Amino acid sequence: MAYRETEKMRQRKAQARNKIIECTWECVAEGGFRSARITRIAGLAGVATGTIYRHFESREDLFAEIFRLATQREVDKVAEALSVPGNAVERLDGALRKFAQRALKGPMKAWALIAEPVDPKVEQERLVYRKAYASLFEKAIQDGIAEGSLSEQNARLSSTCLVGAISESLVGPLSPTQTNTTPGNDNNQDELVNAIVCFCIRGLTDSRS
Amino acid sequence: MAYRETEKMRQRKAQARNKIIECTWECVAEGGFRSARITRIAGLAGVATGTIYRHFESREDLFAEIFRLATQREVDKVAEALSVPGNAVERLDGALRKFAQRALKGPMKAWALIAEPVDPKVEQERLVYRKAYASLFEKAIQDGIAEGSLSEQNARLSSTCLVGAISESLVGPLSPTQTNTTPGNDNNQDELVNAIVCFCIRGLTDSRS
DNA sequence: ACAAAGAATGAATAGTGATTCACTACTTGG
DNA sequence: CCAAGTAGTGAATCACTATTCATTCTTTGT
Repeated sequence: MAYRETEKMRQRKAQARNKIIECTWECVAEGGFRSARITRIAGLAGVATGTIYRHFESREDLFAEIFRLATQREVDKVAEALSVPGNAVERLDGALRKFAQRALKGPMKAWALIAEPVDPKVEQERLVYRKAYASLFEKAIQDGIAEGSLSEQNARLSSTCLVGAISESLVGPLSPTQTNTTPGNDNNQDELVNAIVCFCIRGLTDSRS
Repeated sequence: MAYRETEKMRQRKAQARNKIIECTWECVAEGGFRSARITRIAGLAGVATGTIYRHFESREDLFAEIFRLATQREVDKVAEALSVPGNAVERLDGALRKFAQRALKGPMKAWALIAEPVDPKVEQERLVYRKAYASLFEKAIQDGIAEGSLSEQNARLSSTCLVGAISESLVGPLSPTQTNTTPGNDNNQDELVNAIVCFCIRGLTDSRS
């Protein structure tokens, strides 16, 4: 017998796989998932189209993986923002801001992750990650209720509302058809983020307290 | 010369067109836009596939029209709920409830209108109608600010947050993969609607007032 | 009844791009 | 260098339906 997979080969394969992932994300950052063609990705990565299929079951699986990786980064950022010291309201405020600001900084990427119409497997991932966000927020809301900075409420549903309010508010500004790269819209963006966060924080805070 | 379009013919054509629209909506109610096949629609309507194209430019145009009609109905309901007598908070409360309850009553239809991945032309319509909802809410919020039942706020952004919070909260329950038709979930639905509406109303209400 | 014009038909076509697979080129241990 | 096994290739295929259009059927006014 002869060929047996060696460490060197394993690494080379991993490298190729990473290159494919990287180039796919590059394509997605240009025009979203829908317009990312396998041939284009292969071209960018400097491999043949068939090679893509040695690393991923299908286009959809590839996309699902890219989605997973990219979103996990964002979830981690939010988790990070929620784990600073301070009371729950402050921490949630910071996390929401971070979420919105990061999205506005990479509109096409954010649109692809948040709002682009995607195929079922990717949509599935999206649901998973929306739940991940919601869970993080839910935990913080429960902390807030426990420490008394937030009133009694259905933490799970409130967290879902947070995710929805912030996503929806960003969809318009993120929409690739009308992304304005006009200079001087930083103030608008700041105002946008402020208004969203204010709404959300009020939504969590009982006016009768 | 001979044939000249007559009233009778005009009506017959209009009838055929309506039948097509009706059957398309029936298909959509079964499995959303994506799975609604032209051949199936034609079959249901009792016409040949080619006939569809005498009444609509393309599948996408047909869908856009169906979307427009269906969503307009919903927008009208919300508008109706906002025009009852009472202060802004009460009216918004009622409108949000109506929106959520109607959606939960026809989950597949609501999913198709709110969350299903759709083609560009239909997505375009969706954006238009999200704005329509937001405008209605915005108007009510401004009323509330004027009459003092709501605090100063960016009415446009708050209204967008409302739309987002309520849509997102409904996506999970509406998702066709996990629609539970288990009996006895009416209470869950009521609680769901309550929590959403509470969050939204709190979001509009300043806790410092 | 006829001719002119439109409406309806539905089998055949076409466009798209993901996916396959027969083949070539490597890698490895002996 | 060989044999066995794996990775890479990319032109050809496939799958999927929306869309077309030559033909047939209806309607209309004379």
